[in-house]
Amino acid sequence: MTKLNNFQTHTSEDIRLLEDAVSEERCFGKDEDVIREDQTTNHVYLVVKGWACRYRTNSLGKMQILNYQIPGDFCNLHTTLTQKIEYSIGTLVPSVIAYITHDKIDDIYEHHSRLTRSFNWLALNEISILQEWLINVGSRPAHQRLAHLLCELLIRTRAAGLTEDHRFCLPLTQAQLGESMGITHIHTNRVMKRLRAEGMITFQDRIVEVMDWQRLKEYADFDARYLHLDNAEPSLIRDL
Amino acid sequence: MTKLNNFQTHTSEDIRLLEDAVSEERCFGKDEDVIREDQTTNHVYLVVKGWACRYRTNSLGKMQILNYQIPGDFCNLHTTLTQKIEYSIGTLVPSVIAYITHDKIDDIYEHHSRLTRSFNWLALNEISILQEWLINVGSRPAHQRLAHLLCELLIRTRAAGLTEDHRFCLPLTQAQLGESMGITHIHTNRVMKRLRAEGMITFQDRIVEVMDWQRLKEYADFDARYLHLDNAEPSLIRDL
DNA sequence: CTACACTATTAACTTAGGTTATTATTTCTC
DNA sequence: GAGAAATAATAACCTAAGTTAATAGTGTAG
Repeated sequence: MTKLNNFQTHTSEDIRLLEDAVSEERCFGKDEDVIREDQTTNHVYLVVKGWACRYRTNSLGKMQILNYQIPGDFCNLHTTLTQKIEYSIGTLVPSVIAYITHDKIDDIYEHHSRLTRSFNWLALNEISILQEWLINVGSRPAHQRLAHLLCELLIRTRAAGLTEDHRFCLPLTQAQLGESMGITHIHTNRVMKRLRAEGMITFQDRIVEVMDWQRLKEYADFDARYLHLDNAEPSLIRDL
Repeated sequence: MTKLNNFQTHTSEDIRLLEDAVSEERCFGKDEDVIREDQTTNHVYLVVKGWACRYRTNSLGKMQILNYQIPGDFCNLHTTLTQKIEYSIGTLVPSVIAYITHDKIDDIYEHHSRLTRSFNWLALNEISILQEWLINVGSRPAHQRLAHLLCELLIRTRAAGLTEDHRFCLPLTQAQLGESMGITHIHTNRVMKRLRAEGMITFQDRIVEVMDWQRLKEYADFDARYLHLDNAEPSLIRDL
């Protein structure tokens, strides 16, 4: 709900409605799949705690990560109309996932226009982030891609209330970072070294600290508007 | 409407509703912008005739195409919640674009559940295609990217009723093809040559002919499910 | 506390794809 | 329909990023 409040304020009824829609909460360990590509489901998954990602593996085992989900993010809100799922959803750290059945979501779309608007906002964000990732992978050199990804994740973790300053926990291996940017883990390492050498970030024990936000932002050609946080608490995203 | 019927059948009321929602139809020449990034609008654009694309240009002038729109495709259905638009929409050939105001779309979301479902299906497709493009650019070598893109466009043009066999009109320059795959036009040319040399396609006078669909499909690692045509007229997509 | 398995780091070498440049072709424009 | 401007097609050369391999550090199951 923290997240949805970045779009519009919700009544206690909205909140209860969403909470009641959750049929179950399940705990997962690190690196477990919530669902595998080509399985069927009539649930939508919401990350309550932890980190998850949507990804696909091709016939040769090469993996492409499609988005990350942090607390408050739906993993597959857009799949309500189809049972078949075209990609896998996996956890990156031990996580708690809420299950919501398609009926409940349909019911909200049918009868609750305020929450419907919020869901549409989430769909808009999903598309915007995908577009930005496509731009990242399709048109930026590797060092900019990493810088851009780090900018996004800093803002998203802040907007989710996971951090308040310029450090955040990034529980990803360099291989996984590479799989979201279309580069190998070797090259991710090279590029990470470069960002560190330039004094823009540090990254130790899963903690990223952005030392020079302004410079990182420019370096990455980062423009936060695609995250649509115009209505968020200004304090959450101050200095950004 | 041809397109929406690939998802579910619509009543004459649905059809009238959509037609009435169109406030205006405008004609554009080749390579004209319908709207530029960072402009504001309260319209959603629907391609009636022609080809359009959504794209973004970075500060150095490098362009990334985010999707193509053929007749029946909305260019920006997901932007109903925001006036600011984060990318440009341009035509590739002389085109007719229908304008629908945000209110009309909101009204449909609020009162017409059948059309709302269809819009949600369009949003699902938008996300699926973006994901597939991200996978394309992020994890496939250039020759596979082109083959994959051609597979997608053949099926989409067929589903839109623009062609019935294995040829279709592709009104794109090699530069534009490259801009959708994250490669240069020089390399697009190299890779196109290779597909031709292998006897999979021909491409002359803007007409692509797929000579060996099975082989192209395998070569591209193409799986049409992401286009969600399960409910389409079987004849439209036979042999695919 | 040890052993095994990830993960990070770096080096050496290779290659897909980028850059620049040149010459046909088309395609617009006046 | 001549001239100008895109577009396509190739070649030669270069570089960002991939590949393979080796080492060191970290985490963790027993």
